[in-house]
Amino acid sequence: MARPRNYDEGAVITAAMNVFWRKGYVATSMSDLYQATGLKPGNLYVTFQDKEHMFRKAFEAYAAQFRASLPQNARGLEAIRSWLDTQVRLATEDPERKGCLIVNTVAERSAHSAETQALAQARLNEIMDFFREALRDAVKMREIAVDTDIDRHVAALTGAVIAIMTMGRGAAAAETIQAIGHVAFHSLKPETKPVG
Amino acid sequence: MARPRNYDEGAVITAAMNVFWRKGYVATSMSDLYQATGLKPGNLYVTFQDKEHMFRKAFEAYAAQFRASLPQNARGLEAIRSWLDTQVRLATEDPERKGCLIVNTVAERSAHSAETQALAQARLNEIMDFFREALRDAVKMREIAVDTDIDRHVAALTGAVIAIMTMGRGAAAAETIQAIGHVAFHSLKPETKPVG
DNA sequence: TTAATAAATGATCGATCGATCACAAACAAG
DNA sequence: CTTGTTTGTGATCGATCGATCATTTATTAA
Repeated sequence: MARPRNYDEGAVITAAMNVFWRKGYVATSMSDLYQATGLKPGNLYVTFQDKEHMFRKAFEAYAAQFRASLPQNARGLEAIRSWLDTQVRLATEDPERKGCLIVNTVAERSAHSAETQALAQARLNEIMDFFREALRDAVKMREIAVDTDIDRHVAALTGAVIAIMTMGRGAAAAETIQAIGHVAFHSLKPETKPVG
Repeated sequence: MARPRNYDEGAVITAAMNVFWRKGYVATSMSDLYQATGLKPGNLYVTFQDKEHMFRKAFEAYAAQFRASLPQNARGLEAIRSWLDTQVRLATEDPERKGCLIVNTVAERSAHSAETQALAQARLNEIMDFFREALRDAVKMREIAVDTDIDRHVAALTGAVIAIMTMGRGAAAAETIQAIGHVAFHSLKPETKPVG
């Protein structure tokens, strides 16, 4: 019983996400968001409250698409290799060099907002969960040694993704970024003494 | 033949450096810099031109102290292990969790200033040079295999430092950060077939 | 048609941004 | 001392920041 909305909220959030992704939180002005979303001040504020809430919506949307990039069908080492490869390609093939919104947010916002820091860390923990599960599968599948220190390699693989994305935002050579993915994967030693 | 300066330029730059390091470039206001340096607007501008130039001075100062943290007496693997350890301690023991100004700058400023991006990349290249030289020494000293892909490991080690510093800025557990350093170092395989 | 309700618009708010400038203060040279 | 030159100070600049609000427009229910 009122005037219906004339815009798609998902599209608005995606547009905002891309701006925050490229420019960062502080450097993104409300004017940038008006232009990117097509919404006017009053309209945007009544829907999303303020800049901070707008960012969180955008961040959640990014996290969702990031989560969706995790391999669905692969298990063990193949899942790890596949996803690392995806991240390397994202980092090296984006002409805008936006990097990763999660990593960018850790770098930019941790010192300013404990809540945003926690939000970003939660997403990093999801990445670590993915690697942990894949490594456990890899042990079960006898792809890697049973005495592999899983926690350590979870940290190392997550670190590799962070580095890949940070370098993808900077001016690093594609070969350098690819090398990080390559070494990270091959730091997982294959099982050498098959049991049974 | 004029009034002498009443402040130490080095101290002013160090003060500015710490603010930029903690808050980032955009989130640091000139007011922050007035308070941190003790200088007043006119005085600061006549000495450092503007915010951008002030940042570059601060960045150079950081790069200098960063360069000084490179091990002087160690060679080969020991130099690598020693410096990785230094970086891990810096990242885990700083209560302000400032991370690394170079890495922070890559993440924040790359998309906004090609010049600053180049400035930061130049510093990353110095890190890579350090690792490259250390790895070459390690080969000469028969610490690692002669067929070690040096470029790849240079990238991986530099990536580890980036990840260590990014996680040091975020909310990561100390053990996670330490693990990255540990795995990065042990991805260097010792020479197994001594020649001669 | 009319009344009620919510969305869309753009002018406008106070605060703060980076930056400038006129002026007072402190030294060296004469 | 006086003069010349640079430093130090704080008021102030226009621009832009994030945010608000009165008004107009579009729709449904009665």
